[in-house]
Amino acid sequence: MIKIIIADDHYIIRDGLKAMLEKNDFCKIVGEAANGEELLELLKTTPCDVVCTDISMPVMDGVEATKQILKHFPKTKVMCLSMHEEAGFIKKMMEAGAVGYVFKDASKEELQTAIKAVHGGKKYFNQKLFDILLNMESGGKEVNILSAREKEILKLISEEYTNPEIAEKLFLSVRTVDTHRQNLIQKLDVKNTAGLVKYAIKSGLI
Amino acid sequence: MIKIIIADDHYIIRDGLKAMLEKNDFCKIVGEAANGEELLELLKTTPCDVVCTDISMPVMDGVEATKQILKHFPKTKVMCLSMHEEAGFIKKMMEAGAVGYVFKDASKEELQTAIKAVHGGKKYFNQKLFDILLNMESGGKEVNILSAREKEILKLISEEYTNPEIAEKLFLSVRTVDTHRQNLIQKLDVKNTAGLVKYAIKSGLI
DNA sequence: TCAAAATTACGTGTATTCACGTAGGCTCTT
DNA sequence: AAGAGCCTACGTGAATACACGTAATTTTGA
Repeated sequence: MIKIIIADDHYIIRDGLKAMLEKNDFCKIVGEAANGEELLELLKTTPCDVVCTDISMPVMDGVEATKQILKHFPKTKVMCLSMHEEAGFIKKMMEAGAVGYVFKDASKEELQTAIKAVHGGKKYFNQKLFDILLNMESGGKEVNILSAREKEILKLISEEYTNPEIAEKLFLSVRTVDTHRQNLIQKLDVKNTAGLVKYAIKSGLI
Repeated sequence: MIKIIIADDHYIIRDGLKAMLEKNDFCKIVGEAANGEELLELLKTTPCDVVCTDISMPVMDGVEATKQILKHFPKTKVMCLSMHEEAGFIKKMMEAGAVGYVFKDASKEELQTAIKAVHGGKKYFNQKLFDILLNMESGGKEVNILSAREKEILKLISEEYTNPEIAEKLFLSVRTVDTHRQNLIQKLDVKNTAGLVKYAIKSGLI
């Protein structure tokens, strides 16, 4: 029996995965968490073989959680069950030490295959992943994870605040907020506010 | 046995719900669809008691699907399992004839209660719904469904095109695109591009 | 401890968005 | 036939966003 913990901020997804996986007898869900912090807390009391986590979660995202898990519980295998296909996140998750990656539109068979593979010490990556990584290579664009301040400002932009409003809220110069905004546009390789907001939503920031 | 069809554009949510609900013996999933069109096609060959649908789906959204279903299969009960809490959509779904409304963060117990209720001819609405509807009443804002042209332009805005670019694409004057943009901002009661993009994503337009 | 990154901020200029108004031609429904 | 809603378009002006640069201070991590 492979002991599994699921981390995702959507209750119904957790519950659905649980029901789906427990129809099999090769694994057992021993716990679930709604964010990275809960996940780490849970692991202290509940050892498990495989953690199946989303990337975008409030409080602590999957990347940071993965790093922490492998630091404190190195025998645990972390795999990613992601809702999006952002090349930067995939890379960050792999760098953090995730050994599996499955997309939301995968079949349950694929998910089960992936779980068995990572538990057996192998790596499992969705076929689509290779295409994305290939494109990333050719495109050559490095994706930087945003800093705390940048996230904060991106969040406010997505909440429909203007630069002057954000500046007032954070006790900053409008110029500073503008600089952050422009850095965000460059880092995320988008064209304007619309692109920023889409990224914020995709990445679970709002 | 209550015969259920699930409609949602996310495979893993469908599969999860299926596994979750089939642990009970009071209902059976007889089919699933990824959008409104698939749902209607499915109903032609597969009669069911309760349709459990998301609102935001590509091709045909939940509101239109609900109308069509109740037109062609009036005995079918339609309930909404929604990912968002947009007051306008809730109202539209109710006007379209949905008799149940459950949020994504509901428990499986609540979902089961809701299914039984609507099958028994009752209505079931999440408690949180009342709060939202109350606020809607006091706010008094009517939500207008967007016209085809407005949707088209909103889509392009969300794809990071500027007004001049959109004007060129659609062979329109920049002023016209600007007018549409402003009408969108007013209709959707948002402040700027960020709000428009959020709406576009929430409503499944992109 | 030294380099890299983050945070702060400014200068200058252009492009775009946003706000508020008006208005003709169009289709659809009553 | 008349009203409603949609699509089109313009005028004007202020506010905001976007582009490209520089740069000092602080924080962080190897």
